[in-house]
Amino acid sequence: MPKLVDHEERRAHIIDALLRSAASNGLHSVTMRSVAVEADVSVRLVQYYFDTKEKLLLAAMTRLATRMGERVRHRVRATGAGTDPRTIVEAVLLEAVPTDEESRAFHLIYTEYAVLSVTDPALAGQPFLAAPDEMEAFLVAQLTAARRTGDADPHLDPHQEAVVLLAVSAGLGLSVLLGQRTAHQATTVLRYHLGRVFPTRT
Amino acid sequence: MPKLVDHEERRAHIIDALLRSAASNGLHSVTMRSVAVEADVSVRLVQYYFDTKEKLLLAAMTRLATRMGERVRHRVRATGAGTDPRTIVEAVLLEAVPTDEESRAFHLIYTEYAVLSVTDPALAGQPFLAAPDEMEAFLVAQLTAARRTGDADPHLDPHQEAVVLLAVSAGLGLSVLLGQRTAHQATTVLRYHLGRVFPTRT
DNA sequence: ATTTTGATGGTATGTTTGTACCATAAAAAT
DNA sequence: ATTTTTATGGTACAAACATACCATCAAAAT
Repeated sequence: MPKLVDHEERRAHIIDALLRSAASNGLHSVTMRSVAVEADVSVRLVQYYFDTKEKLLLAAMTRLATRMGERVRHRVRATGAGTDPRTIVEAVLLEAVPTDEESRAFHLIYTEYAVLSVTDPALAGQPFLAAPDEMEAFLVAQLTAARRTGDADPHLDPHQEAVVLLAVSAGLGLSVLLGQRTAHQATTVLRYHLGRVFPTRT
Repeated sequence: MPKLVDHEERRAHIIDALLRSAASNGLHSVTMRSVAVEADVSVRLVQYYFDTKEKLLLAAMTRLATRMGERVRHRVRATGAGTDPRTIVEAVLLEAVPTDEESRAFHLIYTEYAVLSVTDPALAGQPFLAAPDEMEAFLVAQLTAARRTGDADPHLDPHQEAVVLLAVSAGLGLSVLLGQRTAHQATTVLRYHLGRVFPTRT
């Protein structure tokens, strides 16, 4: 048989093509043909590696969820070890605010998937449940630590506050995607709010 | 000619059918046929009153935006005149949290439209820009008033805080739609956050 | 009474989409 | 050397869709 190809690499190549295709015209306009063209392969090959469109969409969604985790972890690492909680929390939450074109495309598709998964039974469930829970636990830990050291307002409830932070982050990110605010405005507002959660000691 | 029908009524009837159809299977699954069936009219009639699918979708979106305004205004009125700012603000923001099935369907379609309008040039622009700006101005006014009377923390910036409130509201509403939280949890968190914006005087 | 016009039904058509089917070259396994 | 696999291309096909077209009936206008 020919070349004996690396399946995972091929699949990744095709999924990336799907994501590019979705980025420019929306997830709803993704078709077997558009993916094939973007990946520069025949439609038959897309079938060969993913069988059905449903499976292809699901694989892309899984990849997206994985990438989201990597992005957040990358932000955390980039702040360096032993950074104060406020800086870490800020870094994590700012991930939801799309700045450059790349991050805008990423978050747009992610959001389209999230909304689609509400009505599409084939996409229902899995990967959107784990990530937020992890994030929440992480934020609770950071807030609890900050409260102990006096960096955070002792009156705040770490758990409730973590949920608020996630909501603010998601809400601001969405508003930027919808063109209601600029990334800069969203960033400023998020920083303002963090200023109230982590007050400057007097 | 026959009956000489009220066009606006017919259009409203068909749009409602579209919204019901979108509620059960998602906006992406809405088709001329599905709308016609749901409205119990022929496909030809849907064409007759809306010409093209694009115009139909646009009309439904406009109606949705209008209804959103009505919903919020209704909430404000329901609290009665001369209510304290915190109660009014709470009422307005809780509108974004879907509780019953009706409100869930409404917000789901609204969100689907919002996301779709990012990539679909036919839907781009108009009705999603006015509403948030109005809301923002309203919240700023309420916060400013509350700060003057001492009901709200004097340190807060009314404008930034208004944006935070909108983001929290939208973020929580979205998380409920996605099934990450229950409406009850979202309500509790929103109330908690309002408790920090409007502290109980000591 | 006749002509126009508004409301509606049915059907045809061209396009797009997902998927199934047939074919083949080439490397591996025997 | 022959026989399997494996990767790939091309094409065919049925379904669904939006829309255009043709037809009709009845009320209004004349």
